[in-house]
Amino acid sequence: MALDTTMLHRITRRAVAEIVSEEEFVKLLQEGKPLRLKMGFDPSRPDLTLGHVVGLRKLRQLQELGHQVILIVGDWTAQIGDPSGQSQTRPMLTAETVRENAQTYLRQFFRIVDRDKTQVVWQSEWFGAFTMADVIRLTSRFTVAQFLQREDFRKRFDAGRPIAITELLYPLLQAYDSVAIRSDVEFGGMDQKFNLLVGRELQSMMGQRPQQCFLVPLLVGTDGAVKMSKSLGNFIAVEEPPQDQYGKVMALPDSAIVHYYELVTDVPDEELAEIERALEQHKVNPMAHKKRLAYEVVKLLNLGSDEVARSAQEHFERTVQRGELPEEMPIVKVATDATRLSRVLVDAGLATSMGDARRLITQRAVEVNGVTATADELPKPLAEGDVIRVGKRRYARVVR
RNA sequence: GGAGGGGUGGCGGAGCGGCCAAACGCACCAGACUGUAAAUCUGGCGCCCUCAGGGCUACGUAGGUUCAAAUCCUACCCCCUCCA
Repeated sequence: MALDTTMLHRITRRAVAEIVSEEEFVKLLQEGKPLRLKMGFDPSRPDLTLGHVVGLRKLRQLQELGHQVILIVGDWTAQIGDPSGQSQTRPMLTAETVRENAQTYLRQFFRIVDRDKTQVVWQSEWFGAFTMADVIRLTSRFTVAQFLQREDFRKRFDAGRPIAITELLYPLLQAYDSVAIRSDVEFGGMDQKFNLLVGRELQSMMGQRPQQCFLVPLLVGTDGAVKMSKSLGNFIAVEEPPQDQYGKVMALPDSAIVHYYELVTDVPDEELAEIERALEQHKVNPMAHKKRLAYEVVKLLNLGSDEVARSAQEHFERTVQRGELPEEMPIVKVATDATRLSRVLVDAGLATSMGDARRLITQRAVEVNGVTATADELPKPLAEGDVIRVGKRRYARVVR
């Protein structure tokens, strides 16, 4: 694919936080030789969210220009873990877990990235042979002052809060990865800036052409407030039912709409500006733009399938907008003599406990065949095919 | 090695002998409303008992004091800060 201005603009301007150095990067692209695009992942967290997809789309775009992705499985660091961190983000993993997680990750990764233009390498290929002496030689190239340039370290250092030695080591290991695979460009979120820069620096110290650092913005989570992350629960997962993906987009605060369009769709900039203006001036119902966004997101996460996106949209229109029953719903087996609604709800998984079930009934949130239940006692026993609904979007069909 | 601070519900964070199943905020659930599963407002939010009430578990772990403990005592485990 030719590198015209539009394409270049799409790659270097849209959904980009910063490129170090942009000038060199553009030059490399124009040379046209296949570049080695580095992407690393931590197998202790194998699940991908829409936030990760921002960077993956970049990889994809560059693959379409003939470049090669080198995906590094951080198996070596994952097996060491990070016992010092107060967060459990880096548990010590066994070899099997790492393998399983890698598989999970790759399955999701290749929903966006082209498998044929990706080479998967394992970090232990080079670190497996590392000795203590090698590690010390590596660390000796850097100073504490350099690390204190990183805002996160600086702040904690100044506040007298702990910084684990391993935390200082990880960027070095990641940097060495760049050397090991002779990376031309490394990709990461804006929060990875420091780590990627260390890689750049180390490469140049070791006589390699330093990699370019391609930093993508952090996608805001479904709360519209902070960055999307698995641990904060404000995420849209790459692998979750399309109906949920669609629903989660619809539940975004209106204020996040444009941001999402910008980072995860190919809607042209001019059109984006129009959408933004229309929303600001309250000229349109944000719902329309959200539905389009939701459609695009579901399509993106499901191998570009319009069919999947359409069906997710239909489900939304049916159940939420028109308040009708979904086409399919889980079935519950009910005993013939079941007369207590709360019991049925718990058994059906529609309520978490008897107390929860009673609460829902009191709050008039339970419907049986479209009729709001007012008491825990069922007026008549449930029959085959009866439909129980809790709240707006939990249903079950009765089977006996 | 020395001195001190702390471990409370999904998270943050009050409480420091009874009025505590534990303030408040976030998250979550429901209802109303709506332009959508947005926003806003209202209610709820340990478990069990068909419940204006009762019972059982819970405040790092194990014991103890007391009519009564998240709150006091003892031991232990863990975390943090300062000094060296």
